Amino acid sequence: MAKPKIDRKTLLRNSLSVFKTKGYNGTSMNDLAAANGLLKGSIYHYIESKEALMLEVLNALKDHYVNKVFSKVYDNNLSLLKRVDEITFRAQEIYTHEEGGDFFVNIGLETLNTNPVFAEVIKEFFDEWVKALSHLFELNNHSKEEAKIHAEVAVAEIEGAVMLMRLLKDENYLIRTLNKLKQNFKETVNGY
Amino acid sequence: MAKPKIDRKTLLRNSLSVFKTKGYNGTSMNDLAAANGLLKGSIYHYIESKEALMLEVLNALKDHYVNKVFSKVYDNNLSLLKRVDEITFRAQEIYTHEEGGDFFVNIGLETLNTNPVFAEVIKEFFDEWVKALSHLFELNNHSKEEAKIHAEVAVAEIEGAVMLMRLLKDENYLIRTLNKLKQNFKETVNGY
Amino acid sequence: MAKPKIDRKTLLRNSLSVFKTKGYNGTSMNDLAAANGLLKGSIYHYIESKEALMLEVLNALKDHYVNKVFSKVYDNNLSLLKRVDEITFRAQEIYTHEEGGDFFVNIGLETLNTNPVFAEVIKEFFDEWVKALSHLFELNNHSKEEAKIHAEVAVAEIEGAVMLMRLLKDENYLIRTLNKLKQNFKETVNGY
Amino acid sequence: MAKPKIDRKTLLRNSLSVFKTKGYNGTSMNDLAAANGLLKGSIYHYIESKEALMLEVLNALKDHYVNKVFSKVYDNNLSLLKRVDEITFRAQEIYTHEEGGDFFVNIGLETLNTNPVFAEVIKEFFDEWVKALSHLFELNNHSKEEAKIHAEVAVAEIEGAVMLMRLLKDENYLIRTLNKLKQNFKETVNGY
DNA sequence: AATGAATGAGAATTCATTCAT
DNA sequence: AATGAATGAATTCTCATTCAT
Repeated sequence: MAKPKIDRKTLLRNSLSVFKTKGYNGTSMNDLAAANGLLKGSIYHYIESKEALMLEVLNALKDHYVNKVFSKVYDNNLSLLKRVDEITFRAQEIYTHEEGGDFFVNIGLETLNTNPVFAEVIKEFFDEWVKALSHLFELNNHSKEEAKIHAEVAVAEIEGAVMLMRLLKDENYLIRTLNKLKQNFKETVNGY
Repeated sequence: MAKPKIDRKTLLRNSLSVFKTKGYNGTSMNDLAAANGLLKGSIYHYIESKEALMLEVLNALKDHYVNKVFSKVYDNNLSLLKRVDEITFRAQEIYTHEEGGDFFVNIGLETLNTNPVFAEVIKEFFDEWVKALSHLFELNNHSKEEAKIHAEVAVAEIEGAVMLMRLLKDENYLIRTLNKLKQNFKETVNGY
Repeated sequence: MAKPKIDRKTLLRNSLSVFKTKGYNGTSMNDLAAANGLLKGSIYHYIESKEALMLEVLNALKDHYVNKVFSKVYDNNLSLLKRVDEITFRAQEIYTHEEGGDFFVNIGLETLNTNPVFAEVIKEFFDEWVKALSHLFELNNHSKEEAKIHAEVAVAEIEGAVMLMRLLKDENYLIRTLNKLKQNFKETVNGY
Repeated sequence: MAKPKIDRKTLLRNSLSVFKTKGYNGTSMNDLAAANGLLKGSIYHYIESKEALMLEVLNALKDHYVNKVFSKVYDNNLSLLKRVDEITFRAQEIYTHEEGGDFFVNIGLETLNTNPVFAEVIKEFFDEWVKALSHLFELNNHSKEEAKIHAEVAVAEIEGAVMLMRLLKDENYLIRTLNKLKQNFKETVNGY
């Protein structure tokens, strides 16, 4: 039955890695095939088109964040501070260690005008992130409205920091921003 | 002989406009020629290559910001608040009205891994911006070190806001961030 | 082991149907496999190559015409007019109801220069048709030579009519031609 | 100004020649470029796509027939027989000498189901031909209705003959048919 | 300076066929 | 027999750059 050379997960991970480094337009089907140990034509057994692959990569990554990272926020077994730690730790880990910075932002900016197909998933990712942070702020005695604004500001700050970290090759941008976010919560909590 | 169809400034402005909409990889030499009322081959009378053109566009834009926008900060004829207003007003105007969001960020993210040539100018742009904001914070009774950090944070916040504004098509991100920055100064100043 | 999913006859009928609609070059092995409820690789258990399949389809179709249609002409239990009716009725039925017009002509024209392999069967089909009509004309008091010419003319007329019927989407071409052929015989017969 | 390697007319003639031999699907852009002394990419300076090229070839050929061949029929300086001779002579010459038989029919049959774009020009060609022959039959004392039917029949006969001539490699099919057409007119005319 | 044709590498994608399971 | 992944050549088309006019 000719078993596949790679399982879907690996395919998506490898493809993500290439897209991260070269961007959407900068990545060729050859690059993607090679990154998966395949020859040019073979990758079409796994995907329908470059666009479809990117879409699947984005969706898988979004799902990963939603289920593995943002979800921590709703785990009532954890203290508020622990939840904040979790979400900021994961963020820092991901952004610092993986090349490519924030994938959603990079791809979003590159393709917004020319491939609007990707916009929806990207929006969903940010919506989930804002929702998660909102939840934390609500737990921290903010009204729903305040919480949402705080969350949006926090996400913008983190994304801005990630970008400048990449562009200026200075990790302090991100570290500082995440610390500030954590501090935010600590102060209130300790205020009791 | 035969005088040029377009002057350098117009060439750069037109090219910037195309690059903004389509990105670096997404823009073809044909697009650029057409945007300048030229036919394919003719644009090579003005530039050496696509890369050289982008580099010049980036430099010109950086110079524009340095000389026309960031410079306001050092104008001692203006009050501190006026200077803050100037720099935030220009930012808002540029980011909100011109399509393409922040050009330096977009191009930087798209080309960082594949065309490192552009990284330097982009870094210079951000350095100048940070320097300008630093100066404002110093005027506002912050130490040199504190001022620099405040400035870096502010720039990151603005850039993050611009990005999310574009991706999520919600101008509030930027408006809120700029207001916050202005508020920062007003409070201190009025505190006297 | 494992009995075939489809019998040969069905395989050929299904394949004919695809070839009729898409032509030889326009039909992919995938199309053929799918039309037979098989997956890509499986069709090679039945056939050696696309070319071999087409050849078999052509041969089967030719045999069908020879044995089921043209053969009526030699059936002495039928009156001359009945035989004419049979052969023209079958022609009209086939050409009018099945999409794709005349398969032998279509494939012949498409592949004559690039795949001369098919030319022989196609020629055999037309020879048999001409032979059948010749026989009818001989029965109708024509010399062998005259009969052959009449038959060739009739076949050319029918084929021309079928083609124009398809290209111009006007069934009258064929109806008219077949009526004329029938009339030919009726007049002579009634002339007695 | 870099003058073109080939003028439009030559381009179309060369391309027609390739399309005639290999059909539409069987002809590659490489074939077309090579036939015009160009390299792969260069042919796109002349045409937009393979489809557009075929369309232009068909239109040019149709115009040629309309203006140079069918038009003889309306030339009142010529006798009726002369006009018949002209139109049959041209037909025979074209069909016999140029490989590929009747281009409109071949391309029409090959692409009818998959590229309906070509159907319109092909229909126009046949309409013009029928119109021309109709005119001759009208001059030969047939009513408008009769003339049209005679013309349609004649075109079908000629096309059928051309096809069988090609498929069976026997020029007699066409010669016979054209002679019959001419005879048609001679008899009536001499009948006076 | 302007043109626009030529170039040739490279893009995404399709396809007939092979082969391990 | 059936599968369906792998292959690699071929297909249409794009593109940055060069160059003769």
